[in-house]
Parts: sequence; C-alpha cells; structure tokens
Amino acid sequence: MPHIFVAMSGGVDSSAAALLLQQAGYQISGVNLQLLRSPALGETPACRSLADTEDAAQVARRLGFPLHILDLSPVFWEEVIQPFVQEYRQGRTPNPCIVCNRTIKFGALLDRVRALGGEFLATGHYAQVAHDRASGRYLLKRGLDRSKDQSYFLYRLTQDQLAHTLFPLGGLDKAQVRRLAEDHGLVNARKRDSQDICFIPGGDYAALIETVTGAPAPAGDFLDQAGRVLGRHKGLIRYTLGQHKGLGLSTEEPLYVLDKDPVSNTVHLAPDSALWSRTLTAEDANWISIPELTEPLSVTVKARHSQREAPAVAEPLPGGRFRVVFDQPQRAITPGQAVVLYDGECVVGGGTICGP
RNA sequence: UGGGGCGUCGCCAAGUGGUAAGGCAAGGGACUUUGACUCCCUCACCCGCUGGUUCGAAUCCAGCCGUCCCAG
Repeated sequence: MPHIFVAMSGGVDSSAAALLLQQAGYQISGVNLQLLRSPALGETPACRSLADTEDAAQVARRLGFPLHILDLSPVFWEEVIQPFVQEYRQGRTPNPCIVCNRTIKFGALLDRVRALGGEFLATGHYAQVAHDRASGRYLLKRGLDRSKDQSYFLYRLTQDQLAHTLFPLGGLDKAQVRRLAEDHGLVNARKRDSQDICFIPGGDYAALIETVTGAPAPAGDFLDQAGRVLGRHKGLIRYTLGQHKGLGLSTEEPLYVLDKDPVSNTVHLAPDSALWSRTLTAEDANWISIPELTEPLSVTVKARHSQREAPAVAEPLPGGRFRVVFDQPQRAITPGQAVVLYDGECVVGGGTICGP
C-alpha cells in the first residue's frame, strides 16, 4: 500500500481529500506548509496562517494520522514572492498561484515527500490526473465540478510531477465535499473558501510590493489614446489591463487600462471597445497532453482564470513560444497572465502571455 | 461696476411652475485560490445666497455673491 502525503492548508478541501484517501485504505500523512516566515513579511506568521495550521492539526488528530509542519519559506520567497514583485515592477500582471503550484507544492514539497518515502502527493485541487496508455502521457483534466475547476492553475505541472500527484476531489463537487466534511465532524466543514493571494491576507498586494522593494511605486500620468494627460496614477503596480476600478477619473465614457509603459511610467486608457483583440503570444510553454506543439492545433483557450474557454487555434513559434488566434476577439489580454489550452476536458498545455 | 452667458451631489449633466433623471467617481455586497472584468445595492428633504410672486418654484421676479466671454 503506497504511502501518500496530503498537503493540508487547513481548509475544507484538503481536509476532505485526506479523509477520502484514508477511507480508501491508504497510509497517509499530512503536510502543512509554512511559507510566510520571510523578513519582509514580518518575522511572525500572520494570525490567519497559525489558525489554518491549527485547523489542519485538528483534522489530522481527529482522523488519526500524523501532520508534518514543513517550512518552505525560503524557497517560497525565492521562487514565488520575489518573481511576483519583479513581474509587477516590469509592468506585467503575474499569477503567483501558478508559479507556486509548479515550484512549491508540486516542486519543493513533492521533492520532500519523495525523499521521505512517499509515493504520491495529494492535494485538494478540483482537477483530475489520468494516464493515457496510447500516448504514455499523464493527462491533466478539469475537475468534474466545472464551477470549481482549478486545472488552469495547474497547467505548469510536468509529466514527472503529475505521475506522483493525486487529486481526490477531482470527481466531486463543492457541496459534496462540504457534506463529507460535515458528516465526519471536521472543524473546517463550513469554513469560508480562501480567495486572496495566500501571502497577502488583506489583499493589498501593492503594499506588499512596496514593502519588499522598500520604496513606493512612483506616480505618473494617465494618458488617453491621443496622448493627452487625463490625470495622475498612483503607481504602475496598482493597475492591470482592462481595469477600471480605482482610476479616480470622471469621464463621459468609462475608460479602462489599455496598456502600461514602465519606461515612461504612464498608464494608457481607452474605452472598452479598444480592449478587444484576437491574438496573443505566449512564452515559456509547458505541454501536458502532447510532447510539443509542432503544428497548428484547434483548442479552446482560457487567457485568464474565471473566463469561459474560447475557441482558437494555437500555432508554434520558435523558442518555446506559441501564438493563439481566437475565433472571436477577447477582452484585455494581459501580459504575465497564464494562457491555458484545452482539448475537451484535457489540458493540452499553456504558457505565459507576453504580447499581442 | 459697459454688454452677454452661466451657477443642480466630488465631476459631467437632465430638468423651464407641481414636488430633484442619468453617467463618472465613491462606499458596501456578490462572484473569484492571481490581478481584473461583470453583476447587485447605497449615494442631493434639496438645486450659489437673500428676499418676493404663487395653493405650490431648482424652474418666474429683484438684489447680492461667484464665474466665463466680448468690449476694455
């Protein structure tokens, strides 16, 4: 019987995942990650983080398996937070959860698990892994509960990582998971879903960036498409493409962020109609259902989370890059965000958006 | 201080005698393991001020204040 380690955040999902594996008869151990013990974040972990760890510990005690506390703060700082800050400073809008999945949860953590003799790492993600005999490849599929599907955040996983990964919740929906937790008296059965970036509990990511860099992001001009100054912005990092909230401008027609220029430190604004485009270029590709993109492929595409996939054709470009041409224009395609390609329920692969 | 225009929520702006539209901004909420988008709710007992006319005025009249344009 394989020994399975379950990454336990303290939330209901990962707890239910552990429960299911235990019911299936596996030998399991829980692992709770400490990620925020970085000098720039304050030496002591946030209260919420401690409470979450305590929830995980309670669940482990109740179910009767050991819970290991693993501090990966240094590598989290190095691989997730620092790049997150750098990306923002370069005018892009990163997705730290995707980086974390690749480098921390299914990277450093999985390495540790295997070093401890574990064969699999399980998490509470709503996604599914399958092995395709025909191609010999491990497939990443959407969670059955489409409304909670998290495959988008997992597209960077490698074949090796997928081969040692289990998603026990892949075939369940959220209501079933909560009921399961409720039935077994887990403390977090009714705990609210997390939603902010985990290392920014209050959601004020701009403040974190300024703390890390040690300086406030400089103010600059808002420009319209003709180059006229419309007002002052409060630092490039506070805006992302397509954004409208918080511009603080009073205009006859609502304006949105069309582009950001880190060189001139300006934010370009335009009406919604100017935000739509049919193409994007992505870099740093990772392929899952195929070894490599070698020819144009019809797929459905998510250029951001919480967006319904749109039909498109992906075509290879030199240097691990690829281009996506959508059937219909998409709104505010944003550099730094992940673009994930689907073939039905399967993740084909994806990359980081780098341009139009 | 000669002539003309205009003063309605932070901004723009409907309303010209019958008891204050709308848009933007702002605040709150929903949605969401990123940032956004989107959706919902809230947001002028009051219309520059003071009088007057009227059953009743932001809407008419007078004076004042402010502001803009032309003439200087």
